[in-house]
Amino acid sequence: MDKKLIECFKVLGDPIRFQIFDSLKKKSICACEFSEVLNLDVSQPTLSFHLKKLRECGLLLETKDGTRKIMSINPEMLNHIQQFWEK
Amino acid sequence: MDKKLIECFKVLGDPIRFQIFDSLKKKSICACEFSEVLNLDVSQPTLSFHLKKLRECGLLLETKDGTRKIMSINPEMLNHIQQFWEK
DNA sequence: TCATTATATAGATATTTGTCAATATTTATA
DNA sequence: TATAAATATTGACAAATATCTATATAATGA
Repeated sequence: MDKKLIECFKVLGDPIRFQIFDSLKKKSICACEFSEVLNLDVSQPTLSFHLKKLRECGLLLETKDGTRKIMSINPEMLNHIQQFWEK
Repeated sequence: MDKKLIECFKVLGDPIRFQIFDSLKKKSICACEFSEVLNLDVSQPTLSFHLKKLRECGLLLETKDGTRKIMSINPEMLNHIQQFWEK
């Protein structure tokens, strides 16, 4: 029973987190941009909460750039999930 | 924003439901067998609750066989999810 | 050093979820 | 028709979750 995989699905089962993850498939962006780019109607702490979940389950990575945090998809976890769904 | 897909991930984000789904990738079985086959420590109503979730989100199909219900993976939804994860 | 910007944390709270026991429903068969 | 077997529904409840406001922390630049 793959606990990490299950946790990833749980995390992606939220509309806000799904949108964040999905948008990052195209290009990595700063945490401060999600709200505007995705038209998310949530407070800054709520967004921070969701990004934390995405990081903690291993779906996202972050790199610092001054006060900013650039979020990106973790290729290892992506690969792991892709393997699960492969035919 | 793919609501059906998000719902599927939410549903798979539970250990019991994940195990049920994962086991069905090998072979379809009757609802009454899951508890024993997967060593699930849940009551019959709880199992019924989880199977309902799996059906409602479109991940599973069911066919009747007398009083029994044979559960199987919905190939259409599987395909849809696989496309989402394809490289 | 002080103000600004980006992010995180704490505490409160309403909603959702997973679980059970009890009961109902459905289908087959003696 | 009566019983048994498989599944579903209801109602209750504890735990988890998502959200907010208020506040804190971290990093930059004037």
